[in-house]
Amino acid sequence: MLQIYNTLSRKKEPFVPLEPGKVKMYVCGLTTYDHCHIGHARMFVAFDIVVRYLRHRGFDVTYVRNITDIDDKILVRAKENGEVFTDLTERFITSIREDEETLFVLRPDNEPRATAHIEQIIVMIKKLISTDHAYRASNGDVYYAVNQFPGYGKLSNKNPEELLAGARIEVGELKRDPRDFALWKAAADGEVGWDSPWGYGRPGWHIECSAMSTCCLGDTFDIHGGGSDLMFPHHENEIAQSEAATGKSFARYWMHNGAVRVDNEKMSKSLNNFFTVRDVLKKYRPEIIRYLLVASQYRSPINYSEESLQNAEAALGRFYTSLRGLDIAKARDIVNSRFEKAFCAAMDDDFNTAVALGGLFDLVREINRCKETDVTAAADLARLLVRLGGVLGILQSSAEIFLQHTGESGVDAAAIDALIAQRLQARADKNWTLADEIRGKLTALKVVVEDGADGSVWRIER
RNA sequence: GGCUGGGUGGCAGAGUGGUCAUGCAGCGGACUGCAACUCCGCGUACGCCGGUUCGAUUCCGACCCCAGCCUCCA
Repeated sequence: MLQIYNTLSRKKEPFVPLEPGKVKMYVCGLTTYDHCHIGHARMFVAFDIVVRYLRHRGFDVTYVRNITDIDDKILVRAKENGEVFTDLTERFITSIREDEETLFVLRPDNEPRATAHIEQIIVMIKKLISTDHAYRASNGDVYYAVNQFPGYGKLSNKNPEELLAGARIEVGELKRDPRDFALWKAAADGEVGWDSPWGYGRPGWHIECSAMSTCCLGDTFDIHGGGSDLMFPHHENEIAQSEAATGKSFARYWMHNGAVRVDNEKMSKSLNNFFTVRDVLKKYRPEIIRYLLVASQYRSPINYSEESLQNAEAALGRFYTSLRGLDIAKARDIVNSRFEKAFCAAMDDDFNTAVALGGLFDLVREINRCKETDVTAAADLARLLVRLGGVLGILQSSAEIFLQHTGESGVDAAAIDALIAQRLQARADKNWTLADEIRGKLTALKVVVEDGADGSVWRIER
């Protein structure tokens, strides 16, 4: 039985989709005005694994993740650059997609853009106004009336009264209630905007997600995900908007991934302590980043550091060392083994990738034991390891490529092979001094030689 | 201040009322010409103080710390 921790109830619940066998899932994507950083990557990877595992379990998943391509930050940045805002967003949408692909993140089935859903946004706002859940202010802004929605605060467990007491007093008289938030922001003539019944303007951020999610998946759908920092106010507001507009319950399971931290602080744009995916990729291979993000349960905060990346590299090295030399293509599929059962049991428990990986290391040990006695059986197990690794989006590379990755060092594989051949001859001659001398040369190149029964193999020192 | 989630061995990171997480590092042994890889074995880890219990890291209570949200943020 698959259990999911539902933020709405603050406990793990058995997962029962609305329609048997089908899962409709919406995740809040990025505002596209910059390259994505490791924190964003965590969200991509966390929900990528949710999708992969649900599919592994046989669910027909429709995965929708939006693109916020209109926003004040976008407009500010475009103005700074002196470019049209759509040029800016197109550039970063491409950049982010490249990064995702690099990190083995599968493309969502649908990536709706806010600017392509202005109509639906307007329809939803109209509906909210007609039922007194929203009102037009004197300047053309439209605000959501929080006091008209009794369930406000149910996701983030906030008391509406306390929110009222703690709310900042807004300058001006536009809002009736300080908790109210903008659905539509009036824009001046020269600015980017769209015509609406309330005048020229732009949609607020929260209404975009309400409109796009219900537009793509229906009024009620199964899973809504996003970073934990979006729980309030963004997701709370989405619930208020959508449920008031449709009269139906909105998302049934709310999932929030934990933050990535740097020196015990959340990695974020505003703190300026972020590492972009492309920067990290200059030093570490994609799978290492992916592994780092998979090694912890998705709700736990993870600490980003050089050390944790090295740890990830070492762990992957253990996997690939085990896979090395085994012919997976010709191996048989092992179905429903104790390893797969353990893997699924871990993943069934709210996608516990950390425990699932622990089980895969048990499988590694079994493969290594098997290698000594029965290579065919070992290859079968290796095939299983690769298949289960695929559910986590890891171990899809060849062992040779992973272990012999020379990176920027400029080490020549042919030169290494030549040295190895020389050393093999020296060993055959029992000239240990020469053999060790050659190994010293290889060590200087950060190459580690491993002597086996039939020849020697090498890998890059980790 | 309110709400949420945490404090686990050298590091990372799961989990549990009483035999194991796991990975890296470390130690001992096997293998090896020596190594590496691998295998076998090892480590008085669970913030502090009480309580419940035959027994608590795990349940309950108090306390101390940390992070996140409450303002844009994945």
